[in-house]
Amino acid sequence: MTDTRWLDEEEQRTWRAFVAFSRLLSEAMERQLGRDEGLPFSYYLILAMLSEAPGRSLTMTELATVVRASPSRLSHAVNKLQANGWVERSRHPEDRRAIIASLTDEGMAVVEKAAPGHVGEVRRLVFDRLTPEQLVSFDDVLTTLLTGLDPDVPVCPDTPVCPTDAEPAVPTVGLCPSDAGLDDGPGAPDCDAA
Amino acid sequence: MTDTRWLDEEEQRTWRAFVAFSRLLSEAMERQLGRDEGLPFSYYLILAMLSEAPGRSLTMTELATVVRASPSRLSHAVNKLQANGWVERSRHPEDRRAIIASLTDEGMAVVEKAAPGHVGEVRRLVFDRLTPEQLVSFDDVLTTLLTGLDPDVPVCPDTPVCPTDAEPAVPTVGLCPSDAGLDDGPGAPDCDAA
DNA sequence: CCATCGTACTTGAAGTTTCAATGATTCGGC
DNA sequence: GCCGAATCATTGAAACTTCAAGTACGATGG
Repeated sequence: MTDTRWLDEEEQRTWRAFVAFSRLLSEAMERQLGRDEGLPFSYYLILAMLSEAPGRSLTMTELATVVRASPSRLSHAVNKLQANGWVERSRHPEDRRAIIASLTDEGMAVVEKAAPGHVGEVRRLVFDRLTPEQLVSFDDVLTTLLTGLDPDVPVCPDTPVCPTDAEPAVPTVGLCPSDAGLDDGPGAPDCDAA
Repeated sequence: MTDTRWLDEEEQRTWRAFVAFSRLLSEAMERQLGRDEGLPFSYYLILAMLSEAPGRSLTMTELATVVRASPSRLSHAVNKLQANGWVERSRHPEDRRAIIASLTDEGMAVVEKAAPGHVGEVRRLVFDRLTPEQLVSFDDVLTTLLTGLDPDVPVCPDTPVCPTDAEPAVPTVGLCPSDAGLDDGPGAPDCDAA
């Protein structure tokens, strides 16, 4: 146990850069959503994932999987979202253990309002700063590391971004502010308003 | 505001891969430290940064900066670490507003015991999986993105890893299990033991 | 000198996440 | 049909973080 292979200088620099970047970026996303929409990122993620699901609905277990939350954490979070009128619960018709969480129209309006600012921040802090070559390298490295970490992840099932309107080629999604008959919501972005 | 530039397919895939990887990795680090040492990562980081500081001591403000914690968060955390006997507080001789946090011998022993496993996990999950070319690309991308996010960060002041014994070329550090007269500590890895 | 402002740090309350325990339902085998 | 095991979900308490004051000290300017 005493033969630890410590990190060399470059590895250490890279590692510290990753930790710093990862942290600063997630804080930046949190700040942006908090400031502009009064939403924590984890709540936005839940709403966004529901908005992309068929029928805007998923079982609690499915939802927990896509947002990578523990069942307990999801349950607590959905309690709050439900209290805000953004999510509803209903029984699963075939498996009465399961509960289906569905995005309400109000919840959909919240996502649609929040998405552009969120995407803008991602673009500003990440993609606008990378050359096409860097983007390719970055994707390559992430794919390598991700498959090592969790072979179940098909390099896709995760975050809250929105595809182009002109690209129906993308499989999962149904989020974009284009494909929903939104009648300007009640505009209550405060997450804790009872 | 309706002219949002959504992410294209590749950008979206890369972004979701990053979010997934970042999350899975930090959870993996948290699990490893929790399982093997009974320490949350944020506490380990505090101890590790103190262990690298001159005199194993920093003011609370300095410490908060290097671990990127709010003053409040740090104060609460140091309360716990102090209760465990791993950190001590003392007054700053020249500025009596300031408080100096110092790593005790017991705290040093905890870091020295935890470091190898932590480094091993970093190596196993990250560096052992990248080719030298990928490592260079990764470092390049991270440096680019990091300077964009926070120009104050000199690509270094962050995480808890340890340099090689054979490399006194590294500036900051003083952590490695080699350079401290460790007389096997009381071996109490449980973080909440009073 | 002393009033004022800014810095260093702490505290208690509120919010979020984790942990362990529990209820309800389905599935597999006998 | 029924029992045990596994799955789906919730709950309350504990742990951690954040937020809003609040205390103490140092620095600035009249």
